Amino acid sequence: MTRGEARQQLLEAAEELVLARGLSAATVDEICRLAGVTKGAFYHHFKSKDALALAVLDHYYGRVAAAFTIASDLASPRERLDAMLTRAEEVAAGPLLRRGCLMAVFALELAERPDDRLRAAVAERFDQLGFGLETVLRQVLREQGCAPKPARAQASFLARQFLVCLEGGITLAKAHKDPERVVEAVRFYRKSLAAQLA
Amino acid sequence: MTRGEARQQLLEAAEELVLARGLSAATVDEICRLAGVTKGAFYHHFKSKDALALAVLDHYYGRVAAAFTIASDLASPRERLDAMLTRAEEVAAGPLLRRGCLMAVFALELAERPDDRLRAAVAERFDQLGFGLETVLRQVLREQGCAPKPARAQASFLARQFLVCLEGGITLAKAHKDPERVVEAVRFYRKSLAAQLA
DNA sequence: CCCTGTACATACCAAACAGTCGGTTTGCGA
DNA sequence: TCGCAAACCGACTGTTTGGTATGTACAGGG
Repeated sequence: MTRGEARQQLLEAAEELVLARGLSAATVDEICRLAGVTKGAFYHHFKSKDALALAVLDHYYGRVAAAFTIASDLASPRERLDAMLTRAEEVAAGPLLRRGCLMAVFALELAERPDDRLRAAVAERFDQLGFGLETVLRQVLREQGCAPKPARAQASFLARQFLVCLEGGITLAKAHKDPERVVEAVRFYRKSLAAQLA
Repeated sequence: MTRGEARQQLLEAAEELVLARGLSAATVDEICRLAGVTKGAFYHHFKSKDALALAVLDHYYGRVAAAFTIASDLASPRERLDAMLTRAEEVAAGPLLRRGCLMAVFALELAERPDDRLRAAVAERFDQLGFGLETVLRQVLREQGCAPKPARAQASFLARQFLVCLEGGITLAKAHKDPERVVEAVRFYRKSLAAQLA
């Protein structure tokens, strides 16, 4: 443990423990122990446990958003959509989501706090996560014209349902200790999308 | 507060607090306070906080399962399937799921406990909840024959995806404080099912 | 009317909790 | 080489935690 990396260690330890037990069950002492750092270091870098939680949310979201991002140099919207869904399946099968989704944990645990800044931050991240897909979906829907609904609303709706399937899959994967459920859920979304776009 | 109803009061208080803050943040003292009862009553009826959690799970699941159940005297499998999905939309819009899903809270919070009896109980309830739908789906798939996959596996897959959409919808509803997301998710599932059955 | 078990209440405990504070180490510019 | 701020340490505090020990009110059978 060299000087200067305590903050990073704390973020990683906190992420792991929050995913394993939830936010309120992940104690400051335990986070410090896992990070190999003392309480002094903790409260030097974060003014409270809530501040740490917000930082962990950023840290986690950054990696998830990066994992879902694809190179944007593909010609047609349909190709981009296809690439995004393929990537999504890979992410679902990969190690990043195997322990669950930190945003989901926060969402369920912080739903009715008096101060809901953390909850609002989570909601914002969810929106951001769906925005890339929504954009591509809008282009695809516009391209094929003949929309029963306006493309804008329909794209927004379908993008939200991707997050629904992803988070639902993660929840059931955790309940059953079966990470394959996430992949299954993403594949279901892909099929549904194909059917509803055709 | 008359004698004999402390247990029921404790179950209801615990359900409310767990849905609001999660299991570990819902303290025994607070549960007792909300139930209008003392610690003595708590530990008279439940030998530990975990025992209460299991009882709350039963209490909650019973009501959810009842809400999703339909009269089974409808003639054709397709009619039954349709009735189930209509009912599902009603439940999604109703008060029962407005505060979230207790099973999802448990699943995320108890995922990596050394003793995973509670987690296993949650997984079992999820399976039970999907079983009714799975049965009807199998009949519908058999009826229309010409399956690309065996009807058994396909019905099981599609029934799981209902729970995926339901729980995913609930998670995002909590994150955004927008109960309508649950209804949206169930409607998405219904459309997807219609597309993939046709 | 008394006796007994169930249904609670009250006071308490050790451990764990988030957060604090005075002190020590260390990198680094002057 | 010195000075100083940032990084980090670890003992401490007041409160809260799940759980217990002991007592009491009361319904119902004899």
